[in-house]
Order: sequence, then C-alpha cells, then structure tokens
Amino acid sequence: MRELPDTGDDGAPTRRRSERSHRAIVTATQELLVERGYRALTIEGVAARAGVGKQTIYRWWPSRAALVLEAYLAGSDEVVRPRTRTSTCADVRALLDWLVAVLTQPIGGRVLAGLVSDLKDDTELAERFQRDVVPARRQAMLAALERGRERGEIRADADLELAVDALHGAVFYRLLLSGAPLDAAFTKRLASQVLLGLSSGFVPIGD
Amino acid sequence: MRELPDTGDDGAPTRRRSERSHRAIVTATQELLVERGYRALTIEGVAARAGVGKQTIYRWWPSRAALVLEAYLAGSDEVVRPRTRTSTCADVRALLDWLVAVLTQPIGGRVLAGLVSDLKDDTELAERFQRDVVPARRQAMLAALERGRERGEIRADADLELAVDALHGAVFYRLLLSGAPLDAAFTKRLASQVLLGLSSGFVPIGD
Amino acid sequence: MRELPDTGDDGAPTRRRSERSHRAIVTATQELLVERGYRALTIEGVAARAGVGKQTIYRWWPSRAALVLEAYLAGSDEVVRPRTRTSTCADVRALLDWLVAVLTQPIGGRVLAGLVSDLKDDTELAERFQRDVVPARRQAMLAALERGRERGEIRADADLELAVDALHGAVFYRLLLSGAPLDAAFTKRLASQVLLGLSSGFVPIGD
Amino acid sequence: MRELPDTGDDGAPTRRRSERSHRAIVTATQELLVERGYRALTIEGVAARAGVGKQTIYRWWPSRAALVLEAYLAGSDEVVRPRTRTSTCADVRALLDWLVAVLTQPIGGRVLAGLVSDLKDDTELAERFQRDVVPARRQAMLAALERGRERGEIRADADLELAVDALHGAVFYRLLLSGAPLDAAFTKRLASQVLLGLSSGFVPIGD
DNA sequence: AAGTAACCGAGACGGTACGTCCGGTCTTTGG
DNA sequence: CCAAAGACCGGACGTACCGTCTCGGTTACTT
Repeated sequence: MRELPDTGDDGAPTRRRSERSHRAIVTATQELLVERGYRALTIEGVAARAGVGKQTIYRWWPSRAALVLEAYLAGSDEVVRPRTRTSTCADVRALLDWLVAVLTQPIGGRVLAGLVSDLKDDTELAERFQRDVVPARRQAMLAALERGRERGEIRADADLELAVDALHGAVFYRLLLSGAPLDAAFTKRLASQVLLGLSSGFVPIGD
Repeated sequence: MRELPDTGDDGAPTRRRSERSHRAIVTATQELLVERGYRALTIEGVAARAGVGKQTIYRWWPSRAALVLEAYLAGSDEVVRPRTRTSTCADVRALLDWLVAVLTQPIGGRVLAGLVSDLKDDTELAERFQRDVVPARRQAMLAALERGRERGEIRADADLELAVDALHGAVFYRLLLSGAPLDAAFTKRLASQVLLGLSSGFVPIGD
Repeated sequence: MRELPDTGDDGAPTRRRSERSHRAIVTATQELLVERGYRALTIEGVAARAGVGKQTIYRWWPSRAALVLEAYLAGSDEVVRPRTRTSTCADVRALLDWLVAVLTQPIGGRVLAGLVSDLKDDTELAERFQRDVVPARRQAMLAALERGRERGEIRADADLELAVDALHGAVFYRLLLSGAPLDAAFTKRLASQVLLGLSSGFVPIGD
Repeated sequence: MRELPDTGDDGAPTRRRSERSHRAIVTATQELLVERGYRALTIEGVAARAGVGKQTIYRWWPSRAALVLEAYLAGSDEVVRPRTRTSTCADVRALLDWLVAVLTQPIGGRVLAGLVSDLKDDTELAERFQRDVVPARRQAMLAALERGRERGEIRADADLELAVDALHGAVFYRLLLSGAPLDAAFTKRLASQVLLGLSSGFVPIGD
C-alpha cells in the first residue's frame, strides 16, 4: 500500500517510519474488523488498540478506507489458491470455491461491502482497487478459461472477460445483494451453465 | 415502508402520522442523495432540508439506511420498464438496458453501494431488501426467460434463477467493483453469451 | 392557585374543570418531587404519572414553577403550627423549630431552592410568592414579637420586621447556602441572641 | 477550579490545557449570564460564543453549575472590599453594604439563585461551595466582630458565627425570597439591631 | 332527546439542548 | 524528524422535553 522508506543514495535522512507501529496498526485494524465489522471501525479505536497516536495513522494512510484495504489485502492471502488443472470445468469450479472461501472468511464479505460503499466517494481509492485488487482476483479464472480455449473446449470467439464478469458477478451478487447461499451446489451449476455458453459445441465440457 | 397505525379496536385513537412531513422527508432525502451522496447524508441534514424535527424521522424510520431505502425505492420507478417481447434475446437485452439505466440514474449506483454496505450490519433491513427489492428486479427477467423456455428456445432443464444471478451479477459487478463500462455493447454480448448456455441447441437464439 | 369555575351571573357556560385530573396532577407532582427532586421534574413525567394529557397541565398552570408552587403549598401544611404563648423567647424558638421542620420535610428544602431559582426569571410567580407565601410564614413570628412588645419585654422602637428578616434569614441561609446544621441548639441560641438585641434592657428575656 | 495536570514523573508528557480556550470559556459564560441569566445559559451557547468545541468544556468542568461557579467567582472580585475599621458598627455596615453591592451586580443575585438550586442536586458542588465560597464571604465580617470583642464592645460569650448567620441571612433572605429592598437604611438598622444583641451592655455601640 | 362546545387522553409535531463520539488538525515532549 | 499522547474545533449522533397542535371520545350544559 505504501512503500517503506527508500534508503536510497540521495543522502537525505528522510523519514524513518517505525515498522513496529505499521504492523501494530494493520494488525489492530484486522482484529477490529473481525470483532466489530467495518462500520464500527474508527481511527481512534485502531490507534488505541495499536498503542499509537492518531497522527501516526493519518500520516501514512489518506483515509480509513485505504487503511482497511491494506489490512484486508494483508489478511486475505490465508486461503491458498487451488492449482488443480484437470479440466476446464473442474478448474473453474475450484476457483469459484476458492473465491467463495475467501469472501466468507470472517474478514471477507462484511469488509468488502464497506469498501464498495467507499469506492463511490473516493476516486483515488477506486482506481487503486480496480487496478490492484480486481484484476488479481480475475487473473486465475481468466487463465483457466484461456487454457480451455487452447484445448478447444471453448469457442475461439468467446468473450472470456465477459465470462469472468458473469462468474464472479454471480458470486458477489449473492454475497452482497440477494443473500442467496454460496454453497458447492451453486458453484457447480454456475460453472457448468456458464461454460455451456462458451463451449465449442463439439467437445463436451460437463463434469 | 411503514404502515399507518392500525385503526384496530385495541388502541386509543389519536393523532395520526402527518403525510405532509412524510413526503417532505422522503423528498429531502432524495435531493440530498443526489446532491451529496450516501456518505454525506445525515439525519440532521434531512430534517433541516425537510423543515422537520429530527424526532419525526427517528419516530418512523429505525435507521438512516431504512430511510434511504424508502427514498431510493420511491425514486427508482421513474425509468419505465420495457415491454417488448419480440424475442428472448431482445427481451433480455432490453431488461439489462433497463437495469443499467436504473442503476446509472443520479440516485442509483452510489446509493446502492451505501445500502449494500449497511445490509451487513442491519439484519432487519437486509431481510426487507432481499424480500422486497431483489425479487422485484429479478422477476421481469425471470419471466422473459420462462417465456423463452415455453417457446423451446431454452432448455427445459436450464437453471433460470442461476441465469438471472449471472446476468444481474455481471451488471452489479461492473457497477460496484470493477468499474468497467456499462454500455450497450456490454449488455448485448452478455445477453447472447449467457443465453447460449441456456439454449436448447436446436433453435438458434440471438441476433 | 387557580380558582374553580365561577358560576357567576355573567351567563357564560364557562369551563368545567375536571377535579379528578386536577388532584391527580398535584399528587403526581408531589410524588415526583419527593422521589426525584425539582430538577428532574418534567411536565411529561407529571402527565404520565397522573395519567393525563400534557395539554391539561398547560391549560391550568402557566409554568412548571407555578405547578410546583401549588403542589408545595398543598403539601406543606402537614406540620402543625405551634400555639404555645408561654414567653416571647419560647414562642420564637417554637416558631423557628416549626419553620425548620417544614423546610426539612422531604419536599421542603430541595423544592424551595428550585423555586427560588425560578423566581428570578418569572416576575408573575415572584409576585405571587412574595405576596402569598412569604408573609404567611412571617406572620406568626411577627405576632409573637408584637406580643413581646406589648408585654414590655421588647423595646418599643425595635424594628420587628427586621428581626424576622434576621431570624428567618439565618434559617434559610443555613438551609440554602452554608449547609450548616439546623438543629435545636441553633434555634435556641438564635432566638435568645436576636431577642437580646430587641430587649428593653429592664425585663430579662430568655430562659 | 481545576488544576493543570500534575507533571509528575508517572505520566507521559503531552499537550497541556489551552489557557486561551479556558479564558474564552469563562468570559463567554460571564457575558451570557449577564445578558440572558442563569436559566438561559446553555453549554452549546457558551461553546459557540467562546469559539470552542463543546467537548472542551465538558473536559474541564463536570457540570454547568461548576462552570457558572468559576465564572461567578472570577467576576465577583470587581467590587473592592472595604477596609475602614473605625468602629465595629461602621465596619459591619460597610461589610453589609459591600455584600449587597456584590449581590446586586448584574451577575450577582440571579446567578446565585440558580447556583443555590443546583447545590441541592450536586453534592460535590455543594461541598466546594460551602468550603470555598461561603467562608470567604463570612471571614471579613467575623474578623470585624472579633475586633469588637477584643475592644470590649461585644460580650465575650456572644456567638459570633451565629451573628454572621443572622446578618448575612437577612441579606440573602431579602435577595432570594422576600424581595424586600436592599438599601442603605436596611443595612444600617440591621447592623445596629444585631449588634445590640451582642453588646456588652456597658460600652455603647451605636453609630 | 339532540345538539354543541369545552375538556379530556393521547401523542405527533417543529424545535432546542443534552452529553457522547469521532474526524481531522495541532501542540507538546521525548527519543 | 518521528512518534506517543492527547487537547483542540467542529459536527453529527440518538435522546429527552419543550410548548403547540390535532385527533376522536366524553361530558355537561343548552335548546
């Protein structure tokens, strides 16, 4: 989110950010997000929990949302990405299951909903989110689909980006809006039905 | 949103809710949402704009989010729903375009993002949202797909609810998360690609 | 405080005040004064306790202070005035003890302090208080002193009104300001010392 | 009223109380007391007039009454205490005139009445008032009477504290309760009549 | 006996102030 | 110069009451 001080050769003593404070702040943010949720997270609360002055937070993060984004990213890598690669459909299903797992972690959906709300009022944050976070999540899925195309399972003219929109969109839609369950049955049917629309029509894709 | 007191024979009859204040509050909320957005909306601001005491708002709405939901719904019917019914694909496209139009209204996406964030902390509101708002939006799309199935354009065993998840999900995903454009090209390709996955394989769909 | 409807000969149908409500209001006021004190007394609280609409209170009393004054007076006659008349000094002491008893009743000092505070902002109430309440309390003391003068125990040119100011003033001063105890030793010494200043110098006073 | 944080060696060194804000708050309180009186004084009003956040007031004063007490004391020293010392009676009269002058200042009686009312509901404030304010006012009078006793004008066994109760009590009684005038004639007769009760009977005290 | 007008309970209304919380900035002191 | 501590101004929170204003329902007098 923010780089450590460059001890570059420009000779200036520059800033000496306390790594201890940095870690304490991010950790406190994660804990409070889990314990109380996004809405109840306050800078004062983070500062108190981290044993840090408020100014130290304001010095390094431009907004609460930026802090939460960093804490969120730092904590979301705990669920390991699947690496199966057996069939396109199996890969897609595994990736959907992984996405669901990430989003239903304690820190997952609730925080994401809060962030989504702040993106609408914070252009800079929105840019960073759409540049760093969104593509990172899409990439693995896109790669799986491209492998499917190379194997001939997926039509050459299929719009794979659009397919990721539909796959991920359906997951987020249930998570954030409809409240419908995010279970294995859902991901299984979602994967097969969307892949049907991408299939070359000759090679069967089913599971 | 909130019913008038039941004129049942149990309670004493007393002064009723002022419809004038009710309207003024909802209107003020809509105006302030357009002018300043969800984040900057305060109960005090609404009360001042509406020329109303704060208590009058707290008396009838349990939370800011509930008020916003009512204002949102009261103002979202301005875009008229399409009634085409020429072909399944055309219908789906028209409904997607309608959804996009509704969501890109001045009051649309920004407010929705805010609401979505509050749903995570307000169970009662979430229930109402998922009972009243979500199905209302899905229904027309579902009906269009069912007509397609009756005509034989769509497989009998296709999961239509899932298809709506994918269609609407893709739209909301772009609106709230990826920031990708919501244009006519998008809705066109989305409709045809998803419908391909639902097609019976014999009757061609799409244009 | 407020007269009942005069069924005068002016022919007007006039008002028909509910005596039941009147009593309920005064009683509720007294109870709440004892339970919570002057500061915590609210019109809404009285109305709720009395099972009465707020308007019924506002219709008959111009202010909270006026209501409290009525409730105070209605409840302060429970301590019976002494009628001794043995000696001037004994009479004065008895009357001081009576005053102290009245003021240390549960409803006494705390309410008086509150009223005193409101007199400064409510001219009409102040007038009524100084016309009805104050002289009623002074009268018995003044009569006792006048009897002393007639007997020759008190100088003919002594300022008896001033003496009452000093006697009562000392009591209220301890009650409201200094917090010093209002016990029998105090009243005894106060009576004899003040009476010394009034004595004719020939006839001994005091015990 | 409130001490600055102890610069003991236990606590961390940090930002101290702003003397600028302190003064602004006290001054604003005094002005508003004069302009509108005790009843109309609100914390919000003081904060607005002083250009200060409400929290800054709540941080340093536990109640409105405590703030008023400080403002009252800070402003009551404008009338200089007399230092005559000619005769006991003249001294007493001068001190009574001084007390009357202090209490009839614009900020005087109205504020005192309000404070008196709050003392009944605020034990801590009452203690401070009775420890700091009351004795300060009594002391000069007591000293004058003691000088009189040393000179032989006042009986050795006279209760001087009680005499101050009577002298001051009469003044406050007129101010707060009876509304009778506080003029020079009053103080003159009060002084001489009370002193008569204290006199040794041999040395004349009159003026 | 019906009409009617004031009174009643209930409580919604536009407001004001409460005391608290937090945002974002500023100041102090020490490392 | 950074960091902790936390005071500062500002502003919104949700609550409590204010005094006024409808509402039917009730009651006691008039007609």
